[in-house]
Amino acid sequence: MPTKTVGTAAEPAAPGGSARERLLAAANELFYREGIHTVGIDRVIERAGVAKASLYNTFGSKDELIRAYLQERHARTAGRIGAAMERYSTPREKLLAIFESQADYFTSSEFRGCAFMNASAETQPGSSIEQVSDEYRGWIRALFTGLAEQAGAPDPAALAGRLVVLYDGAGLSARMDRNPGVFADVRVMAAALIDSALAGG
Amino acid sequence: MPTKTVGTAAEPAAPGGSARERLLAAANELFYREGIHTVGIDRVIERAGVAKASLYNTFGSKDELIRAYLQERHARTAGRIGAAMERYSTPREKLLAIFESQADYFTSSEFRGCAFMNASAETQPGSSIEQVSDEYRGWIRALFTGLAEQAGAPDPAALAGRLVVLYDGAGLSARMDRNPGVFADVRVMAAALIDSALAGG
DNA sequence: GTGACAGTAGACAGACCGGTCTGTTATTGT
DNA sequence: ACAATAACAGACCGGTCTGTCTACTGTCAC
Repeated sequence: MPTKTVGTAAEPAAPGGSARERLLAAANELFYREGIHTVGIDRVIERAGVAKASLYNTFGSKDELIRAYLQERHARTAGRIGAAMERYSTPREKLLAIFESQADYFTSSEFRGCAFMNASAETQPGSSIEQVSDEYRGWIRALFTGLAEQAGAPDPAALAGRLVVLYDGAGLSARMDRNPGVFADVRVMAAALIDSALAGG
Repeated sequence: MPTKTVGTAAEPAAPGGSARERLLAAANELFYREGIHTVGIDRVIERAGVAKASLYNTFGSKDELIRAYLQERHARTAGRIGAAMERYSTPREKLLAIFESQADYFTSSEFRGCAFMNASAETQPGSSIEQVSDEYRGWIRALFTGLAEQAGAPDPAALAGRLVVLYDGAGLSARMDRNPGVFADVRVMAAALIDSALAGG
C-alpha cells in the first residue's frame, strides 16, 4: 500500500455520494457564502474532496458548475416552498405560506440573500447565468399568479406582481440589514394586499 | 515635441477634471455595470486616462477606490432624492417623491440594481465595504422614519420599516425582471401603506 | 486474470490580478 | 532660470485564476 488515494485529507462537507453530488454540495456552500467569482475551482474541489479532472469531466467548465449550482438552488427552494404550501388548503393560506417559508429561511445562519440576485450581480448581462435566473423568476411569478387566480382575484397577474415586490423586498431587507425580523411586517403587508385584492381591488 | 504625453488615447469618459474625478467617474461606470471584482485596475485606469501610480497615490488600494465609489454613489442618490423631495411640501408627498425618484432611476439605461447590494454580493461579511453599505442603509431608513414622524404616523419606525421593504422590493424586481414598470404598483402600495398608517394603523 | 471505467494527485500552461517601481515630461512658484 | 511637484507610460513581481494533461489506482464484469 504505497499511498492512500481515496479520501484525500479532510472532506469537510458531503463525505458520501458521487463526485457530482459532492461537487454540488461544495459549490453550494462556497458559492453562496462567498460569491461565485471569489471562490476558485481549487477551493471547490478541495472542499468536495475530488480531483480537478473529475470536475471538468462532470461539468465541463466552471460556468456549467455555476449553472448546476443555481438550478439545484432553484429546486431546493421550490421543494421548501412546496412543502410549506402543502400544510394549508385554501389559496390564501398557501400564498401566506410562501412568505412564512421564506421567513424560516431568513433566520437560518447560512442566509446570505437571494442566490440568483447575488450571482447576477457578479455576471455580465446576457450571460448564461441570467437564463437560469430568469427561469427562477418566471417560476415564482407563475406560482403567485396561479394561487391568486385560484383565490379568485379579479386581476391575478397584478396581485402576483405586487406579491413579488414584497417577496423581493423581504429578502433584500433581511439581507442588507441583517434583520430577519422584517418578516412580521411583510406578513401583515401581504395579507392586506391579498384581502384588499379579493375584496374588490 | 517628442511624444504626446497628456491624453493617452481615447479617454472615453470624463475627459476633464482632476485625476481623482476621472478615476471616480471611470470606477462608477465600470464597477456598477460589470461588478467590482470583475473589473480590474487596468480597465479603470485605461478608462480614466490616468496612470496607475496616480490611482495608488490617490486612493492607496483598490479597496479604497471601491469605498470611494460607493460613497459617491450614496451622495448622488441622496442628491437625487433630495431634489425630488424639494418639489413637494407635505411629508406624505415627500415620501412618495422618494419612490418616484427611484422610478426615474429604474428607467435609465444604466440601471443595474442597487449598487450596495451588488457590491455586497461580491464581498465577504465584515469587509470594509459592508460599513459603507450600512451607512447607506441607515441613511435611507432615517429618511423614511423622519418623514413618517413629520406626517404624524403613530409608529414612525414601523411605517419606515415597511416602506424600506417596498423600496427594496421595487429595486430588486425592476432589476431581476428588467421591468421598470413595477413602479406603478409600488406607488399604489406605498400610498396605501402611508394612508393606512396615518388613519390609525 | 484482464480490460474498461471512474476516480485521484498534481504538474503545467497561459492569462490576468493587484501593487511597486523606474524613468520621463509638463507645469508651476519663486 | 531652476527646483519642486505631479502627472505620465509602462516594465516588472509574486500570486492566483481556469483549464489541460499525464500518470497512477482501485473496482467490477466477464
